[in-house]
Amino acid sequence: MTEPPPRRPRADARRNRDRLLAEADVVFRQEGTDAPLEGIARRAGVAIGTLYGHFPNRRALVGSLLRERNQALFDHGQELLTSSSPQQALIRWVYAVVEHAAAYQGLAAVLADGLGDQESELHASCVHMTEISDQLIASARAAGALRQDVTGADIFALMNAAAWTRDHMPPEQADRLVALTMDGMLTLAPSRNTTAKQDRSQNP
Amino acid sequence: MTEPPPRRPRADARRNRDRLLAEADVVFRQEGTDAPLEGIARRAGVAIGTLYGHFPNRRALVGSLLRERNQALFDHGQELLTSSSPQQALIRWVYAVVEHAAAYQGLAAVLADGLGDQESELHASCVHMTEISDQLIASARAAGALRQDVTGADIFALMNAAAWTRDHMPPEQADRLVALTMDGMLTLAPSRNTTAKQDRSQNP
DNA sequence: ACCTGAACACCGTTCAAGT
DNA sequence: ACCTGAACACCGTTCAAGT
Repeated sequence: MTEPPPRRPRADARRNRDRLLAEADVVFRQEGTDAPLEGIARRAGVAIGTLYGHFPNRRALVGSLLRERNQALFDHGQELLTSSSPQQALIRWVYAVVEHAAAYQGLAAVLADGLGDQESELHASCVHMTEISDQLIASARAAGALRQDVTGADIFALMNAAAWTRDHMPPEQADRLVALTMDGMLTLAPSRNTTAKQDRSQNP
Repeated sequence: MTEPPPRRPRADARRNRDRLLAEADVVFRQEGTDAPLEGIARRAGVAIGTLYGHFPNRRALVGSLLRERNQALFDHGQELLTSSSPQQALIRWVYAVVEHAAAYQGLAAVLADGLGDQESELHASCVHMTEISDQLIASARAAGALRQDVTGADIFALMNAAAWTRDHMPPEQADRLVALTMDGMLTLAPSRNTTAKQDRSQNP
């Protein structure tokens, strides 16, 4: 009934938690989100039980790891909303999220599953991603740059499918999929066949 | 140096192999390609060692399971090549392969990885899928129905990405992704926004 | 309050012994 | 020639004992 008194953690516990997150990022980047947790604990200099003390399961670890990064992504999305070209804004948003969702092999699946799963640590983030997509869509549609029936869920699906494609095909293939699909959705394509390259050159 | 004399297998061995394949199909449909092999062996009424005697690893089992089914799919693709509308033919091909690649959870990844991996039991099948896609593309392009820069690899990527989407999102979402992307590629869209429904109604 | 690491469960894979 | 199932390896997860 009463608020649980939020105590500040012991200094060594805080340090362990931080190192676990840092090493998890390194290992997940190399081996994907299915990498053995034992290796992460060892690299962080703690026993496996300590890892489980801080993160009850793998999803919680991945979730904590992404929470900060997600905030930066959402801020970028907000900025794009006030951008001059709603069409370019939507294109940049999609490539930014694909980049984000391809950080670790297997992450796209965690995100895609997270949208429909209330229990997922990333559920709120996935909903927010879809909402930002919806806002960018509304704005592009108002400018007459987008066909009428495209939804935020469509964009969310495309972004995750493209991130998945990165893990299983040659590097350019995912960008080609995005470019082709976006060309189908955008009614005022900036210049056919170059959607991806345009964005890339402005996003070094 | 000399040809290995191809002996016909013992009757019980043949029966065990067949039952293993049949049960693997059932289990993979329910639990995906990562389902425990022990369960498949038990259902087939044999010990786990027997399964490994017939199939050296999981990929070999999945590969054998798909070889027959793939043949039917390729035959269908050949038929479509002589079809009256190259545009409709390409659309139907894509939906047929998505259906095929979504039969088991995790199958899309096996196929996508198989295209670039010579060692994969499904490598030849993946190459063939891409080739048929290339032929259908050439034919649609000759009819002026397709933009110039679309490749068989693009179609292969789309089909697998859509199959993956089936495993991780609401059922319609994968079809919407396909429809939106195909609309971007087809220059003579039969009627915008209804690409998926059209095909579906003719493919009950 | 937090950490340790042995212990248990589960599953992939191998192989010596059987028929 | 083929089958059996115990044995080993690997990894996720828990928890009693320590500090």
